[in-house]
Amino acid sequence: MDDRYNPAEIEPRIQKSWRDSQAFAVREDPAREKFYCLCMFPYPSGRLHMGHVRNYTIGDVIARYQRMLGKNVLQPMGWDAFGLPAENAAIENNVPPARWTRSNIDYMRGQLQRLGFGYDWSREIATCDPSYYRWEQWFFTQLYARDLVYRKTAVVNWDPIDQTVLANEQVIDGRGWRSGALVERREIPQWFVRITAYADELLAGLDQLTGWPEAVKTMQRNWIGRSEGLLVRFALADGQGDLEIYTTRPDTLLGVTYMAVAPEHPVARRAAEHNADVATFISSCAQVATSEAVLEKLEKRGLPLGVFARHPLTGDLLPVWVANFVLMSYGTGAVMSVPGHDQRDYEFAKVYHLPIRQVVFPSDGSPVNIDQEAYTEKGVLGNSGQYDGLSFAAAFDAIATRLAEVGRAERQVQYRLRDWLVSRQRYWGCPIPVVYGEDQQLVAEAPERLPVVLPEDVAWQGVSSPLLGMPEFLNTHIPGTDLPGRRETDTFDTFFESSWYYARFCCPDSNDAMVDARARYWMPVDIYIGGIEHAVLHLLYARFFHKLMRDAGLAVVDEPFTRLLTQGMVCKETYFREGEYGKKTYFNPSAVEVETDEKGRAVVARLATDGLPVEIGPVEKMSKSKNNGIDPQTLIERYGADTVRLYTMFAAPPEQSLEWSDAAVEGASRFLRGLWRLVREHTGGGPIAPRPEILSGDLQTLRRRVHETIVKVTDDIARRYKFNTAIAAVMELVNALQRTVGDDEATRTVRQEGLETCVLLLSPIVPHVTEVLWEVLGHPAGSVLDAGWPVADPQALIRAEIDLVVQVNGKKRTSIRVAADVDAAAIEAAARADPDVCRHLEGKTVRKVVFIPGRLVNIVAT
RNA sequence: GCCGGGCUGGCGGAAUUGGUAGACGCGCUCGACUCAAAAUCGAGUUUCGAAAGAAGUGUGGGUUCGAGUCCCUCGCCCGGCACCA
Repeated sequence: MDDRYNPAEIEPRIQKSWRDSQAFAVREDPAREKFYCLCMFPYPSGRLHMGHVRNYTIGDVIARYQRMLGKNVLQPMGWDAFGLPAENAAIENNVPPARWTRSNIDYMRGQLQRLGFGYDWSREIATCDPSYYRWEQWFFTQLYARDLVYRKTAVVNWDPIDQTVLANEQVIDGRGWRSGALVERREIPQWFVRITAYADELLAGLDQLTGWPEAVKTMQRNWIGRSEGLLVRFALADGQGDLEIYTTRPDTLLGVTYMAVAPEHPVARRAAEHNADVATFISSCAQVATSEAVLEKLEKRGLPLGVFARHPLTGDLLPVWVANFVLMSYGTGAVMSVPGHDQRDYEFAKVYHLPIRQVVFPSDGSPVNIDQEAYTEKGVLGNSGQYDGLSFAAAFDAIATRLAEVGRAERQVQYRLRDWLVSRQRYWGCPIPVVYGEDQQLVAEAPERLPVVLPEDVAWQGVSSPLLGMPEFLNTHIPGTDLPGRRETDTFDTFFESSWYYARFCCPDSNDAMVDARARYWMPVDIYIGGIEHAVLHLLYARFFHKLMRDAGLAVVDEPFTRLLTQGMVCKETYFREGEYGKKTYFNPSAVEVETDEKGRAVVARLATDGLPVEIGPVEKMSKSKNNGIDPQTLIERYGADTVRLYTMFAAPPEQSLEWSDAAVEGASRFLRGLWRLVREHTGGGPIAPRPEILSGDLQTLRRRVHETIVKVTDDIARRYKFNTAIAAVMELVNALQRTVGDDEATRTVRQEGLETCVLLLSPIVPHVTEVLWEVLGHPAGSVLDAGWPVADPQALIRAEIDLVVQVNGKKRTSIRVAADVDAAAIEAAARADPDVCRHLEGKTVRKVVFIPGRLVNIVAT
């Protein structure tokens, strides 16, 4: 054994031994319990970032722990390889997206191996490989046959200069990021998958997901947004049919004072034909990006259309307005406005001096003032004629019944969830397997003609998809005929690939089926680990896709992910200088030196190159724009993978954000060096005898701590997923072992037991150094992986005495040591006899004594 | 704007079921070893106070013998909002 801990020598050697023995390759074995541990696969952006390191370390710790429990553990890795950054690289550096992506994959695979993650690399998947995406093309044709996909127009962000569709992130302050042109909203035909057909099941399924965080389930429930309401038709006074709206508050119907429609609504368009002001207003609304966050923050504006709708109960004429805050993509694209009881309608009515009518009053009769804001609570009706005095539920029923009688409304369950728009006007994605005939007739590809292979050897001209200029791709014939056809050039949303990769990992080499029988053994995923930012979109699409596969006979369980662990972001402080016009230039933390005062407070930060001060900014998520990323590669080279893994797990619990500190990494390294030294000094003393029967009090206490640590760490890893406190507990045990001096047989034997325990408990977290230390402690090389998780000895956990806190009036005054089995009366007597307690009770009368077994005694006195 | 989450020493965090606030680590201060430095080891480190003690978990209030934890109020920060992945 080397005198000094040398990760640069140990880690490559251990990693090679894992590769040579294929230590992490797994096969189905019905005789053994399986465990499928999955981390969200990365987009191959070029290099791993700290978020990846954190995500994959969490997964690896869980996988290795489960393996030590004796389970057959599947932990695969792959690449979410299609996406926008590859196209940007192609445009900027003139390198084909396929080549850029594959070289990134090669580099990042090497980084993952250098971190020692126990993946079954024989199952590696890249979603840009035709052997992968052919199956989602096949599945799409199945969905098409089952009428679960359809084509319909939808609004996109359009860059009028680059003549291309922009992603929301490519729209900055309403302008295209490359061209700087004001973006326009434009409607084009798109492909949709009917996720709304599964809305109820997706909602109900959340109740079964007991292993998911409540926050994620709540977000998905709200996203699906099931509501029960009325679909009401207001007759248009110009005889041009009905204006249809949806409301969940029919009780407020008598408070409607106007109607509002989206700028894209047919009623608004019709009005624009003979009203230039309306036409101008509508086109000004179209010069705004499509994202909901942008639309909702707009100043609320509108214009009367000169059209009137008839109130279905009173017959009153209500003015119809066009308003920029009504979304065409939500509901019917029109709303009934009740300014008395809806805050948005209220604000709009105030601006345009529209009447405000109160028709709901607090049910307890308390007064309410709608001079300042709308009253949005449910209550009892007033100013509503025959409906006065009815509660919300009664009014809902009465009004719904009445409107149904006159043919003006039906009850309807509605969802906020919209169908999934899966087509993208981009090159670097999976081609949608559809052919258009000369008359625009539409035919799905035949299975025997799949995959439709995306040409990879492409040249970029401008910014639009190179497929548009490739006749060899475009020109084909209609499946099963000799008729000429033209291929669809849209590709799938990359969420399409990431919605089923977990199933493909079970059988990545299957040539005959999308998913084969092996998936029955491995699915569902036992724990899925990834960023909280995927709480809704990816995780909802994946649940949906899994149900589609189930209904196609490709899965037997209802939900793909039994447990979900959502990790927080990795953050770092920012440093910048402000230039002219407040423009900030950010400096990487590695280029900045921070001076502190005598208490360690940061006083000033200076740029290393010029020695001049820089501003210290807030702690934010590591990002390119803030230039506050720390490259994991540098740290791995300097400290080794085990130190980086240990620090990452120690700095914060997985679900919280983690603030990166290079100095604290040094501390993690110090701990491993100390452990190494302790084992070396211990094993230098010769062989160990079997455990002696009689131990001194101190050694008994030490041994109890060893076994208490097993209990604590097991609970932290298995139940709580709190690796930081698990590590802290092992650190405390190591400190205790370090303080235990002596070379007698009893001491050495307990210390051996303690060190073996530390090595086993740490081995999922720092697998390289523990493998070496396990061998040094007298075990066969390479055996720590399957050494078995330690089990606490119940005998060793028994305590003869316990410490109790004594409080007077809720404040701690002292603590007393008592026998573990002593009764409450004796404890109270002991507490009241304590001089510190007596002093605080002087001149007071004891009113009550609260006794919490095993914890404390609180004497209440006045 | 809507939905979800967070806020505890100089810093990261701990306190698991309403029961000792600050475990563990970083940083810092002092000391040992050294010609010196690194490494290592020892002591200390929430604030105020000589001490006794008092105050203290973003703000203000409430419930309780007892609140970081439960309830209400306000503030700030972060994630998502359907074409970033």
